[in-house]
Amino acid sequence: VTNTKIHRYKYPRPSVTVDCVLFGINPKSDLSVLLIRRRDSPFQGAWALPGGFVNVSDTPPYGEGLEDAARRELEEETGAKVAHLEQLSTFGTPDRDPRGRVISVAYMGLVRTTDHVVQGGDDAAEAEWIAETDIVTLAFDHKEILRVACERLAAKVRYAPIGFNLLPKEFTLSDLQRVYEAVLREPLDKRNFRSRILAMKILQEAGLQKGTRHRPGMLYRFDKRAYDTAVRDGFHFEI
Amino acid sequence: VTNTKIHRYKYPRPSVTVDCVLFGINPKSDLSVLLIRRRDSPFQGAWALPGGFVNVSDTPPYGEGLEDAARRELEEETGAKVAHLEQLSTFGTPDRDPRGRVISVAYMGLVRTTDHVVQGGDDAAEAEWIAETDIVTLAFDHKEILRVACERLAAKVRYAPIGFNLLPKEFTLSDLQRVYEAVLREPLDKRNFRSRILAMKILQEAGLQKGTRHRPGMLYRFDKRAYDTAVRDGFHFEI
DNA sequence: TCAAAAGTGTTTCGATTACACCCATGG
DNA sequence: CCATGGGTGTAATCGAAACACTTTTGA
Repeated sequence: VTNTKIHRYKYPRPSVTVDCVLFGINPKSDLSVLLIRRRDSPFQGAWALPGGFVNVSDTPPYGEGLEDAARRELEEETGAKVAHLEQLSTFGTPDRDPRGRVISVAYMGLVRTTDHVVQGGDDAAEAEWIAETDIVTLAFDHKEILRVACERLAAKVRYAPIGFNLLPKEFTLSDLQRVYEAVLREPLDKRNFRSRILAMKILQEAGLQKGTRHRPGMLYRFDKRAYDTAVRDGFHFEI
Repeated sequence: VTNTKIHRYKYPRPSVTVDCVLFGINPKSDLSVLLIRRRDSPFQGAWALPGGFVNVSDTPPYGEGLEDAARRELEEETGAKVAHLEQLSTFGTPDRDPRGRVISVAYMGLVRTTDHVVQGGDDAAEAEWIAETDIVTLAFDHKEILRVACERLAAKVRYAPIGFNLLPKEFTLSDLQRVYEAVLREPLDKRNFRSRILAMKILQEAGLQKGTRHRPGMLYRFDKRAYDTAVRDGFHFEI
């Protein structure tokens, strides 16, 4: 707070932040989003997407990359290890932040919730997984960012093998189907789903479940090598 | 250049620019991109995407929106009226500009080349339509931006009715097919293409061509009303 | 009459959908 | 033995793809 160094520019410049929509699946198989409760004004006490300022420097190497900033903020605020992270869109409406001109580059991340323990961030901000359907308002324009993220996720799980990133390394086909049903918000036919997925030959078997109260299911792993090879041969993932 | 006002910030801030990949169809039915030749260093004399700094202010209303900046730059530098403009992605690799930290929000635009006369920009920069296949190098990371834009365009014309924005208001089905073949870089079957498009019922007839040296074709207009109505009834554009 | 591009239907094949019952386990 | 979720195949329908010749105009 008592940083004495001042940075001078000939023209006004915006602040640039990253905000992350981090998706996970909660124990009830709901699609959930990691939110933090804001400690400071504005929107003090409101839920918001995790994020923060991109580190920039006026001299080479000029600071960190945008995706690096997103990963750093996620780790600082949540301890999350992200299985998949991609840029979503950039939000720059001049009045989106009451403190001044802030342009935010939004990222969408997917995590295996099982891998991940939510920890209070280093600002002691409260971090929590909230079912996406329970989110009503968020700070700034974060609700809009979330809307865009949900749309993108639903579109992209259909044509890219990213749904696996919401599950543990090993999962049953029913687990996978539940992920798709949560993201797409529509029930899928079990037999068709299973045969379509298996026909792709991009899963490898990993033994049977143990200790279930019901018939144990076959566990699978996403086989990235097989997937990459298939893509090279013209295969296109599609659900 | 002799602006005396200095803007002071506690932390360093990046410059933010917009860069535009403006697509059009040239008379040979090639997919073309509007480029400007750089007047200044760095990359003096090199071809680059049109673009420039986002106007920002430290006091409300804090300057212009990102898309507004893109439209403004396009008009200033090229006189182009854009039929379709959408945000593409944001490029923020720390070393992408040798002058310092510059984050660029890239936009993709489509224009009816017929509507549009290329004019030298107000910086007297040379502006020219170049066939996309003839572009070998560009300033900064603009080649990468172009690559992303081409991918996005090819993906999006398949599932959104944006191809019409590359044609005059009235066009024949053959014109439209040539647009798709240029964007997708693959030949399409004439009969299948025509019946698929007409089955959508989103075109309205607009009389016959005149003065052709061959059999005149039916002219069509994209019928946005019909399209919007169909979408509301669950229709999904797909080629 | 020639060149140039517009226009037109049908068949085949593969993919998508709909659908209902038995199985293995732990409690 | 019961509750729970895992696992399986076929028939019908729909949509996509392949394919070649005739028409109209201006030169």
